[in-house]
Amino acid sequence: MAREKIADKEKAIIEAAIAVFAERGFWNTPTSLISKTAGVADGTLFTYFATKDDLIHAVYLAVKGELADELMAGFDTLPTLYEKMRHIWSHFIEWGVAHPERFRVMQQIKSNYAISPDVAAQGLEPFAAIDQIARESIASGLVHDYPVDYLGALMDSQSSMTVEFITTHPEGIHYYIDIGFEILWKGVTR
Amino acid sequence: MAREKIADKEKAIIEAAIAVFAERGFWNTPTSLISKTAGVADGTLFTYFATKDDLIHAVYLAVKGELADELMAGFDTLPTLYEKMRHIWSHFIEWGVAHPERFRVMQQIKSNYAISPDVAAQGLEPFAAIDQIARESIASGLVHDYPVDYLGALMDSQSSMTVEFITTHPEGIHYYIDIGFEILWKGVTR
Amino acid sequence: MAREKIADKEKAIIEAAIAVFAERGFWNTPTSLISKTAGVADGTLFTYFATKDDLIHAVYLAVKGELADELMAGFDTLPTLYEKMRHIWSHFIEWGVAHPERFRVMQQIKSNYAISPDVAAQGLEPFAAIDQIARESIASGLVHDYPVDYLGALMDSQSSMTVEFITTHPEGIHYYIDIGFEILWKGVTR
Amino acid sequence: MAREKIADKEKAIIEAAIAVFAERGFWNTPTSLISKTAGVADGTLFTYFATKDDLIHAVYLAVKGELADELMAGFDTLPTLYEKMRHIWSHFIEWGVAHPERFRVMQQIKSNYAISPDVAAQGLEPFAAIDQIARESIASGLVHDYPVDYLGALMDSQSSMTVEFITTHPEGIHYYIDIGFEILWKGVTR
DNA sequence: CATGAATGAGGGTTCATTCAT
DNA sequence: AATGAATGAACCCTCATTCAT
Repeated sequence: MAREKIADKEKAIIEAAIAVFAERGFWNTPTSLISKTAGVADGTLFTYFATKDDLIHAVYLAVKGELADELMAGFDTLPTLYEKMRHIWSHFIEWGVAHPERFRVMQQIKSNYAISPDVAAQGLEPFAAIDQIARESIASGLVHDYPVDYLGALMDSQSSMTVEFITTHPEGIHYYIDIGFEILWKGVTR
Repeated sequence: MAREKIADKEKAIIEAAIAVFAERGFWNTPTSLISKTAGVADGTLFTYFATKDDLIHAVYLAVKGELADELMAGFDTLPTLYEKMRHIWSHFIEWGVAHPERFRVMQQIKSNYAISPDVAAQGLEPFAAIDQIARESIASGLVHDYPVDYLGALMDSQSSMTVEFITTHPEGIHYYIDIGFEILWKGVTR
Repeated sequence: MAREKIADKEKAIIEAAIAVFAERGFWNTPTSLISKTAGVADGTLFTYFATKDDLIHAVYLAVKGELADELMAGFDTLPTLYEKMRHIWSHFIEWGVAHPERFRVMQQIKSNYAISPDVAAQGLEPFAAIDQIARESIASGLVHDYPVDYLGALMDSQSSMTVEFITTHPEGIHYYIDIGFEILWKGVTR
Repeated sequence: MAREKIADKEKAIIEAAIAVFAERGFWNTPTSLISKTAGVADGTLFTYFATKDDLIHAVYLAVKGELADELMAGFDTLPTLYEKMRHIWSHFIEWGVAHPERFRVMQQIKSNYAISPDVAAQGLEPFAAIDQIARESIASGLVHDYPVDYLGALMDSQSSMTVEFITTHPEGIHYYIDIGFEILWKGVTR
């Protein structure tokens, strides 16, 4: 009971942070606005997160975690490498379009914020499987033997761009998912 | 005449701003640090730029302008569409790698900062030619008829990603320029 | 409960403001001097008054309110119009002489400061009774039927002047109260 | 010629100062606005007035001087004490109504600004004659033997109030001049 | 734990005054 | 003498963080 309440409050703060960060960015967002949005007192925020930085890190991990859950659901059962890749691609984009606040916050953290390396690593852990299929795809000869890191970065940037693009061209979400992957796949396979 | 507003000083402030913005981001950079870095008094900054925002805009335009000069130099004389695209691709990446501060500031402005639409448009003007070759490439049948905007965004994101990637993998700049373009070109042409 | 906003602290800030405003005027007084005088931190002032303007308004209302209490005490029980007028006259001057800082601040606000009309009206409310006796005095034929507004302004300016005069001629406070009223009364009655 | 130009510039600065001071008060008026209004460079102001304070003093003396000229013109030829008093009264009010900026600045200086005593005295010099008729009026038995200083202050405050009153009731300037003096005269004479 | 008032360092901007031209 | 860019001390206000209740 008491435990629950605590978890609720921590969650509420993170949710509030996501909402206001997405709208205003980190540097423009006073912690007091976050606590107010979360419905807690100013001081309470600091019993859950010692500093604003810690909160940002927690937000990062929370969002990354959710995203991982989304991407990895049903992932293992897919038979082919193509289907796996395609699954990641489309689920990522759909997730980004469906959760624009979370997506925006993630992008902001990536580009604006110096996350400590260990936290960054922690956030990437759940995506190890993706790395793995990249490796397998290359090993199988399906994909050119470009450096795996570069392929990962490529997929990341291209899918993110596609999410952003759809945000301003909302008519054709499935169309852009399709052609985006088509381009990527054609570019990368032998 | 009184002391003339010296172009050097305006330039010095912009350079200082680029340096500290790249390192700390806009919101983390006091104007006083910029003026100190530029070697002028706190107040002097405001005789050249009425507000911090104005300075940021000026930085944006300055960097975009330099980049445009770089990309467009010799561009018109290139015979084929392929060579033109390739020229843009490699020159952009080389520029980004050679001017990491400028590149970082540009990325930050893109992702963090609400540039007023007119300033944004002003900054994009010099790049109209790129749009044009995209259009021609499609018209000629060389490139699939994907939406031009999407292709532009794709090239933008992929080249930016490549710059960032090289920053952390500095050994093989030319290798990454090559494979990056290879992937892009293969993905996009018929 | 957290630390409660303490009425004492709000009062202390207003008192400090009166003291320094009286001595230096509004525009010459940094809020930091007020908070220092009040014995609170710089930021604390702004938890009680959102802006310097708000503080000035609060000072205005506080002083006007005190003055009203002073003038109106026992006012209703006075039998004749003459006695009522005389009561206002002498009590106002005595108050002004006894509280030179408050008096000076009130004068400054009147002459230097653009109080928003609603706040001004709020400050005048308690003095409605004075207006009333002016009207009655005229209706009864005791006082010439000059415009009530003009008579009010006359009484206001003449009493204020008398306070200031006494400040530089402190020997004869009662003498000046007497002759001041004598002149006023003689000038105004039939 | 050169002399004239200089005098022109000094005059221009004082005029500009009057205009902007009247509108915005001393503390709200940057010297740069004054110089701009005067059509001179920022620095030029300081070759004529070493500090902003000096300028304010100069403005005070200029306005007081003009007023004295106005009030004293034709004054000596008036036959009776009554007429002299009445002349001062009405000319002062007419001057104030006709030159609202100058009047406002004078009031502001009186109430807001700590003029050094010697400058204040310098400003009052031209009004010695007024003092004189007050004295004579008392000596002749025409006016009650109230302290001359008080009578001076009374006349000053009442006439100033009347100017301000007329500013907000512009219809009946002559009416208010008349009743104002009527009240004053009745109050003060035997 | 929760609360929210208290704190004070910091930030963008203004402006009287100086001084190189 | 005139100019206006340069200077830097202030100023109002914000906000992450602390702490008394």
